[in-house]
Amino acid sequence: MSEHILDELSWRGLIAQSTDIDALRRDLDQGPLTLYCGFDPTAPSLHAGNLVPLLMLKRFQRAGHRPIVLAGGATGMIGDPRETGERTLNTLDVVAEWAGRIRGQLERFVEFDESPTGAVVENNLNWTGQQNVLEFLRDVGKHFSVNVMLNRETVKRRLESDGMSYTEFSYLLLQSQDYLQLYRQYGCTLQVGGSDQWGNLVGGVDLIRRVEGGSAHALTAPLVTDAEGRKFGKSTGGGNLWLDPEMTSPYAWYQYFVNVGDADVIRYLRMFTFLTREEIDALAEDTEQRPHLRSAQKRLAQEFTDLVHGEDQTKQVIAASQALFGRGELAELDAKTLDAAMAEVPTGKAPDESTIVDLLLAGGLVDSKGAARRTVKEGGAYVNNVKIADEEWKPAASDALHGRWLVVRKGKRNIAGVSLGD
RNA sequence: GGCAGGUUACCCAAGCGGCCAAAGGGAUCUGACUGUAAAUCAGACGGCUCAGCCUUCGGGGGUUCGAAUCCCUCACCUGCCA
Repeated sequence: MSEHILDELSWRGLIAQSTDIDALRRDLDQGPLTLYCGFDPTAPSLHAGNLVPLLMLKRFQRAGHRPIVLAGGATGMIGDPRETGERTLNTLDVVAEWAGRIRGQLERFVEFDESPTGAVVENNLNWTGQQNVLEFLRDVGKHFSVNVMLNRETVKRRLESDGMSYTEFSYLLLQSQDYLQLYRQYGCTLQVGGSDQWGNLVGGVDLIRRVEGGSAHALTAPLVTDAEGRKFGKSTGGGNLWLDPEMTSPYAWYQYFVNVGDADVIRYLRMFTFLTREEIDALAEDTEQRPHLRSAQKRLAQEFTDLVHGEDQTKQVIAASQALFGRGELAELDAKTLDAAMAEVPTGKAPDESTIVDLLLAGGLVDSKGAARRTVKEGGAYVNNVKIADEEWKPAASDALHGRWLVVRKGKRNIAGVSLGD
């Protein structure tokens, strides 16, 4: 007999807040329950942080419940208030395009079939797009107390700093209405989300009670941060780790997770993989006894890349990583392995007669020649694993591995392939 | 509509006529130590044909030998008042 879904979520560290956990447990035990989570199109792709609630839906589905993934085509046009700063509104076209892309990504994480637990995909624009204002204000707005809304943490903070538009202030009503709509249409009685969504989730729970006299649940996952307290999924460059392989390559994705700190890796394994308790405990043990092997990091990166980019991609990315970070000589790699590795890392072309400075720039490892010179000066520039200390250094034709590639590296782990000739 | 305050590099934030490519912090990058980890220490951090030069301090226009700093104007933001 498998573990109760709530107990599993709990040991994985995925439960932050819930309305009434005992009532929820009872309802879950009654049979398939329908739950949902919404994702706003604030960018052309989901990012790593979105995976927490998304995987939560998947876990519930595996436990015999029906997930609804909701693309926020309507809410994305309004913007959930952030801690600081009003959002810039995107055009309708842009939001629609992003919503479409995100919907496509969401679909990959849940199973669709005709069974009672088959997933549903929705877009809140379907019921909000044609709604008229008076109807909205009377049917939805009337149930919200401004007094209560003003007491929300985010709103208070914004009022103390740079203020907030009516547009963002009303976001809560839209999301609450979504929950009500899904409650009516699908009998959805659980909404999940990140802990920053708590207020929005509870708004919906209240609305359902007031309008329908129904009882619905809210459950949030903690905001995932690393040991430093930084938000999860920010890549080392400061930007987001995107699910879209065009925006964050599978190689970069894999590398990010291989580099996760010891202090975080076990927690991440619990949160982001489907590995069992035993498997994770074994990896924790390994990390403690033999940290230099980084087996937990490697497993995390593998599972994570698998989940997002599929097995084939993962194999290629691992092979490339081994080739580039392995102990062996780059020059000894056969042409096929090298080509495969180069297919995973950023690449560029540089004219013949290029100096090391040009190569760093061509490989996209630096933003300017000045930065490239600095790198050389600081002793962080390598070609084919050989440190280059002279800014004027130029590669010889024989340096091109298999007549083609220069493996240019900045620092320990930023690698690019550069080919010569125009 | 009126009055007051604000808009500085990736972010926060000093500067208030020359010594300003612009303090400080954060983020980031590199080096040392390591384990493609963390912590720590050191350095870097607008661009370039780099001991010099060029372009920046919301936009435009002025004053001045000289402006991020003064004046005018436009835009946007915040607050108070109507």
